[in-house]
Amino acid sequence: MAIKPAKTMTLSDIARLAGVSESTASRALRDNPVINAQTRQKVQQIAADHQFKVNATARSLRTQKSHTIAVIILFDAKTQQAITDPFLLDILGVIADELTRQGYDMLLSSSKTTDKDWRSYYFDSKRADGLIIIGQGEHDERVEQLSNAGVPFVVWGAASGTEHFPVIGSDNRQGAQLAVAHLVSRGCKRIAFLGDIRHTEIEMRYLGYQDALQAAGIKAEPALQLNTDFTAQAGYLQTQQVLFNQLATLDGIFAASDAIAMGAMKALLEHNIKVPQQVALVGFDDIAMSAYCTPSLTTVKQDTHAGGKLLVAQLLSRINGNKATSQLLPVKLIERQSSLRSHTIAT
Amino acid sequence: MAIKPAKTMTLSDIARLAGVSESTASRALRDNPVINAQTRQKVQQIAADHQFKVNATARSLRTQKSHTIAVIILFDAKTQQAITDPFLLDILGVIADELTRQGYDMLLSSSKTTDKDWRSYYFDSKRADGLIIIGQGEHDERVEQLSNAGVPFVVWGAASGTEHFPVIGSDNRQGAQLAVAHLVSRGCKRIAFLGDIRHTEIEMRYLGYQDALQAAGIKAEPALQLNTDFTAQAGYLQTQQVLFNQLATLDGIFAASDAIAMGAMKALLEHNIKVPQQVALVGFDDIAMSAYCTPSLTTVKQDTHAGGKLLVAQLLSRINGNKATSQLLPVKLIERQSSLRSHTIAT
DNA sequence: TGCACTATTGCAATCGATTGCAATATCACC
DNA sequence: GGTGATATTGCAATCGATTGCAATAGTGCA
Repeated sequence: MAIKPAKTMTLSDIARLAGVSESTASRALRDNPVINAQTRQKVQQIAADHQFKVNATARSLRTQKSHTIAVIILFDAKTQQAITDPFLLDILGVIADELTRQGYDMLLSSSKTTDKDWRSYYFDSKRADGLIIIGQGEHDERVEQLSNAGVPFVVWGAASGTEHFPVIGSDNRQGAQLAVAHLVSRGCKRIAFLGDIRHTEIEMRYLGYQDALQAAGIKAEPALQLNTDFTAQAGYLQTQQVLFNQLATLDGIFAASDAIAMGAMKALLEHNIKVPQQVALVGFDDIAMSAYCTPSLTTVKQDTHAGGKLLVAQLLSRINGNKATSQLLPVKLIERQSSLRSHTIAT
Repeated sequence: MAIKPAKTMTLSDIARLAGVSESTASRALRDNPVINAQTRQKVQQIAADHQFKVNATARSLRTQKSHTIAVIILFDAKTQQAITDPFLLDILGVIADELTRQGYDMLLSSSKTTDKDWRSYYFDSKRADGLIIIGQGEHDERVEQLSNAGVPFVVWGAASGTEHFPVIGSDNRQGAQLAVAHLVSRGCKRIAFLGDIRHTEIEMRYLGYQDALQAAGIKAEPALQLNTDFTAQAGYLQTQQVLFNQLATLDGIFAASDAIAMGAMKALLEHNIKVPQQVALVGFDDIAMSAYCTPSLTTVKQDTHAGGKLLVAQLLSRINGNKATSQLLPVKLIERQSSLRSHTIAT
């Protein structure tokens, strides 16, 4: 029953078959009400019969709109690793769905591409109508430049307050504060922080960590604040390190991501340190695996669904000439086993 | 020092500024050797000064090539979940990098989009020059149809042998065989299989599982073969199930993915079953987290790097008029703690 | 019957770059 | 000086769809 793999049809073919002009055919296909209902139906029928699809390229050229959004994933300049954190995948999926729902295509740019000048490559060349920039990027001057160039874009991350572009992101500071306050409430007094504060988001989590300590009257110890990359491996190695130095008294760890937390947990367990009895552990992100490691990981859940939708909504609003505004999304502490202990227990 | 956000320049602007015709300008920018070296340099200089970027849309229209590849991620029709398996992200990253390297853009399609007719949407409309289809898809008649429609595309998955399109994928059968033979060599006799064999790839792993059992003279027990979705949760629930029924004697589990394996591990540990002493466990994929769970997970590593490169290479070859051929990639068993026991130990 | 007005449809320009072919300039060599 | 070959450059068509404006047909009303 399959219709022949029809040689590519153009609008002019359809017009000819329908016995109308190209303009009428074009209008009919776009449901322009000025076209007579019968004519419209006839044209649409013929187009459907021949599996005609508007040539997106020609349309884009004429309308000056690509109906495509470029999603750019920033990488750690140092590790240069490819998309790897499960959290990214999460939000990427939401964005993809939402863009599709809005009739936009999604151009995805990965590590190497970001060497290019995004503005030139995606925007000036008309490949995309706007940009969504994601990732635990460090301060990147390229982003600031974009905002001076009239390119519609939004960023997933943490607002520093000084930037001139819309940033959507979780309330990292509050999330961290919740997490660390939770550890404190479980009796932790010497709590390590694992994360790379050169990333704005992590910097915010670090501030939240300090907020909570201060609120509890605990003095922050620099030796417990470890610069840690975004990988389980980094979490593992840094935890070994801190254990080596602080073994006797460390009783809590706040990791800036679940991946880091899992690495940390591995190191703890290898040293026969009981989690959470001796050291309680909290992560950040609530990736799928967090519920299934042992002990399961207490963590801060980001609302990726709302985040993705908001990113898209704000960007499209910006593209349509309105303003896009920064927004902070609430987060939620998910308590699991890695911090499940009475606060009266001590080592 | 920033150059003004220059109003979009067109080729004709550049030509005028350089005092040459559009055709000369175009040729100069494309390094056409027929153009005088001085002219060429002058044009290129002017273009660079004004941050001129060729309008990709216009070029595509004229050349009839989009230089874009659509990557489509198939979903489980039942669970309808978004991209979630870390493994997908892995191979997606490789493909993205490789496409970029080859000068192609990547259009990513997620769940909802796949409701559409890919051929029409991506190919007929000239949005993409070719398709890469990824994911643990079940048999999907849409894919077969594509091959009759003259659309260049390649599939990541498992070749059934009867399909008429190029399939790149791991040697799932051998991988599973290695994994299960490994369990057998560790003394396992009653080995469960967790996976959804309606997915061709998983079906292959199931066959490998049977191969290994047969080679070891072990009779396969239907009660130990559990249909399991691609999630840690499914692995967890199914394992609870099998434990409930088979507690006394189950001594090994082969999970069709690492996510499933982690769910299984959780269930085992919750029942105070020692891994690997009482039940040894092997997964598939070698996702990043596998090395960092406790006990770390023995698994079968797929060569995503080679796979991604091959997918791209074969597709581009096909686009350039050559044939694309199916290929099976070798896999490797990664031994970690979840199966680390002497084969003489028994419960 | 005549005129204004509305409903439809078509003409032709346009989006921006690429390219086959023709045109011109330059040069070597007899 | 003449002739053919070679190096450069430009003209104009083309890719396929969209859209402002003009043209035509049809309708209602005086």
